[in-house]
Order: sequence, then C-alpha cells, then structure tokens
Amino acid sequence: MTDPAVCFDEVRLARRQEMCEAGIPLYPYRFDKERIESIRDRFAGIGHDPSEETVTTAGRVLLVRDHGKTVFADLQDDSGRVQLYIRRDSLGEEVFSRFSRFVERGDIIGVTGRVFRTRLGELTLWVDSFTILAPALCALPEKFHGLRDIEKRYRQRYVDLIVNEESRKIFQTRSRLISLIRRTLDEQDFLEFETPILQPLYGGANARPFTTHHHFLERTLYLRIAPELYLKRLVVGGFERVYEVARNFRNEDIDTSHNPEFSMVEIYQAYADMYDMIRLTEGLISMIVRTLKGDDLCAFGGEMISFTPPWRQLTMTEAVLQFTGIDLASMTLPDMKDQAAKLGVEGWEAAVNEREILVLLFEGLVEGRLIQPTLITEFPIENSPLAKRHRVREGFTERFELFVAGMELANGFSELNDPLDQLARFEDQEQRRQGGDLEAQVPDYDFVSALGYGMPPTGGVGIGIDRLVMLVSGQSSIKEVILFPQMKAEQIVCPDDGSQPRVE
RNA sequence: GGGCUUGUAGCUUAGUUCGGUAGAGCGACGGACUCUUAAUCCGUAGGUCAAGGGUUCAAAUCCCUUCAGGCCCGCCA
Repeated sequence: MTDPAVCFDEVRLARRQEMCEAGIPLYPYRFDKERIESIRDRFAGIGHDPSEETVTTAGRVLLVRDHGKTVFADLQDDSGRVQLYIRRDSLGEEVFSRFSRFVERGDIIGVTGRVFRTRLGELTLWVDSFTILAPALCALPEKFHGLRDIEKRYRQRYVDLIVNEESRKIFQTRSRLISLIRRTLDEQDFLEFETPILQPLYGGANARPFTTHHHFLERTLYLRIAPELYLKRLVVGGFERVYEVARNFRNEDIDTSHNPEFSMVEIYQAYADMYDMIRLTEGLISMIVRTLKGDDLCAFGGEMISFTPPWRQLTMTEAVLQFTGIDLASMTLPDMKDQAAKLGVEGWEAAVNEREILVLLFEGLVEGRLIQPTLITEFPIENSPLAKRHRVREGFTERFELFVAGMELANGFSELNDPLDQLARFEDQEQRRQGGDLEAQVPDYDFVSALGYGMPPTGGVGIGIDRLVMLVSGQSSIKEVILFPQMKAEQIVCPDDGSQPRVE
C-alpha cells in the first residue's frame, strides 16, 4: 500500500509494471539533448518538407492528441515547447504501439526526428525514435485551466511550475534580477561575502529572531535577522566595497508582504555616505526595472509606478506635513498629541518626545500612501541605533528609507562608526529591551570593539529582493515570488475516539 | 488578535439564496479516426460535498466547533 498522501495513480502504476515486464528501461542515466529554443531558432525558416538533418531533444509531454495511426504531442523543456508528430508508418508497428500504449501526458521523454512545418504552420518534430526518460506516476492537472487553487500551487510548487507559465516567468524574473544585482555590483568592484546565518547574537535590525540550540557548544544560537554587523566588520577589516545577497529570518507574522524568511541585498561602501547610497540605490533599481521591463515603468496594484531617477526625496517631517497638513516644526508636544489623537493614530499616549509622535504619524498616515518611489530621510535617533547622527539636525540620523507602493523597499545610512556613540546607542537599546520592547536591539560588544579599531566613513543600504520582484512582476503577494512560502502544516489527524482533530 | 470569505471527483467547477437520493467539462479507462493543436466522435467508471458534532422525517445546503486557504485591519518602528 502506498501512503495515501502520495499522489500515485493506480492506472499509471499498473502501466509501469507492464513496462517493466516488457523490459523497457524506465529511468536511464543520461540523455544528450538540444534545447527546444535552439531547434526553434535553427529551423525558423523550415517549410512543409522535413529537414534532412535529424535533431534530438527531451522534455515533458504536456498534451497528447491521438488520431489513431498518428499522434500529436506537445513537448516542453525549460526553453519552450515544440510539437511532436508520431506516425505509425514511419515508426513501425511495434515502436508506434509502444508509444501510444505507454507514453502519457506528464512523462519525460527524449525524441529524435526531423523538423518540418505542418499545414497549419506549426513547427513540428517528425519523430523517428523516442526514449522514455522518466514516466510520471502522478497525473497532471487539467490541461486547459491548469492548477488554479492557490494553496495547492504553493504547497506543490513543482506542479505549478510545470503547468503555469506565468509562475515560471516570475521565478525566471527573480533569478535574473538577482544575477543583475550581482553583476552590477561586481562590475563596480564590490565583493560578495558570506557571513554567519547562525549567530550567537542577533543584530542589525529590530525584529524578533528564531532561536535554536547548538548541543556541542551548549548554547543558544539565533538565525540572523540581518547580516549588517558582520558586513561592517569586513569593512573594518579593510574590504572597502562589500555586499551579501542574504536570506534573513524574522519570527513575526505572515502577510502579503512578509514571509518569515526573506531575501535582501546589503551593500556597504567605505568612504561614502548616505547620499552616495541613495544614488547607488536609484541607479541599481532603475537599471533592474529597465532591463527586465524594457522601460522604467511597473504596473502594480492598479498604479503605474515610474522608477525614473531622481526619486522624490522628503524628510520624514516634510512627508508628514505634505500628507497630513500637520506642521510639526511649529508645534509643542501636547499639541502634537492632540493632533495624533484626533487622527486616530494609536500609541500617542506613551510618546515622550516629538520624534516619537513624528514616527507614529508617519507610519500611521503616510507610509502606505507613498506609491511612487519616495526617499524618506532624517529618522529619529532612537529608531536608528546603527546610523550616524545627522550632520546638521540634532536628534536625527543620516538614514533613508525607500518606499514604493506603500512598502518599505530599501533602508540605508551613513553608518555609525564612532565606537563610543555606538556603545551609548546599544545601551539605550538595552534599556528599552529591559523595558519590554521585544524588538530593541541586543548590544554587540564585539562589534563595538571592531569599530574601536577604526571603520572608515561608510555608506550602507539594504534592498528587499522579494518586494522588488513583486513590483517588477506585478504580484501583490510575496508568496507569489517565493518558491516555497511558509505554510501551516496540512496533515490533520482525526482520531476515532471523537476528540478534536489535531495537526501532526 | 478582529472582520469578511473560500473548501464539492485527479483538475476546473454547477448546485448553497428558498433543505428533498450530487451535475458537467477536462483528465482516466474502452472504442473510431494519417496534418491535429483546449483535436473530434461514441461508450464506461470515478464523489462518506475539508473534519467532527447538532437541528430535521430528510443536510453539500441551516447552526456550532475544528482544520486549511484567501482578502482586509491590528501587530511587524
């Protein structure tokens, strides 16, 4: 008995048995093939008469149209599709019947034949011989509608990828986007490094971590929430341009723009400041959009977003003024609290200074309305423990965040490199943690020591890759751009004794 | 955590308003067919209607609980 969770089809199992008994090898070891795209290119000008040259390719059979003495089938590989034409009179009785008896929709096969164009103009491979490379024991979804059920598409992404071309396209785009990032940074003399994912302390962002335990070291370890503190150690070490395409892990809620593990590229450039990083970010993202989309535009959520630089740039205070009409610069703290309360912004009661009100107003009323690319600058010092103090404005830092379609897409600073200031900021964070703030940062004294050896002035930025892919591919859910998004367990056990079903 | 919403055959779904033995297309299986392309034509099989409980003479349909999904809000600075 097979496990009921396995999709094996009884009829297909029986046919596999039949093939075994007929001595047909079902899982050969290798196969030399030409990509379907290459065949299409080479024979683009072919007419109705079959080519003299024979070609060999392989892929998955996606459709079979059986006409009795001839069979048409569609073969798909990762470069495209081509039609197969199988005739009894050219294969011979025995080989032909082996095809029509054993080859089914979903099977992986290799074929050799001559290329021609059918009467209706379809480029087709006139098959002279075929090889079964891997029979499918599970049936594919319906040929026309494909797999639409969102939950099944995520849980069985391999089936989604087989039958839904849009889905394949999204992940091709994702792969190209990441390689564009790497190529561009590499060309500018950045080096990519791999820093620890398992960390004894978690830092570089405000977030709750995943916790694990190393039994040999007998200590708690954390999955990183950001690579920041390690990449900056590399700058201390003398690497002046570093980056990492990093998977980060945050133990927080899941929604259409948050997955517990997500991808980011973090970039650090010595002797640069926040404004250099803004230019780098504008250049990198607009180049990516132009390369992948052909122009600077992305259709997203009913809006047309233009990535042509330079992007709108506002201080957080200016943004609040522009979007709410509240001019914080001319107000006292009690007035601010009044306004916040009137506008229904939560959390204002506990605010101890005008900067906290500013953040509340910004997050509550402005963030979600920043549709076109907008750079927000001048963040309160309390919210930015790793950013340098603003060179002019007291109480604020040299930090920017990029918002697009109401989502935070990038976050960068003039990096704090004064070890004594860093120590003081960590101590402030530690106090907040003691006060119950689960997301306040944990002091990393070794990092402070690293700064003690001297870190050059440095600009840094982190760009959210998943969200960038969402924008470029027009997808409003992060699960559509993550191959295997986090899902709840689906195995439910229903006990016979009538107790509640439970998840195992 | 709150609100709304979805779950019917392998897949895509009708039926739920207003309770009366579950209907289709594709796929599968058997048959016909030598240029089709969601091939076409004839026939057959396949569903404890997400799970559990309740109301009722009778439940896919009404009620409750649970599980999983989706959307929105809160949370995530």
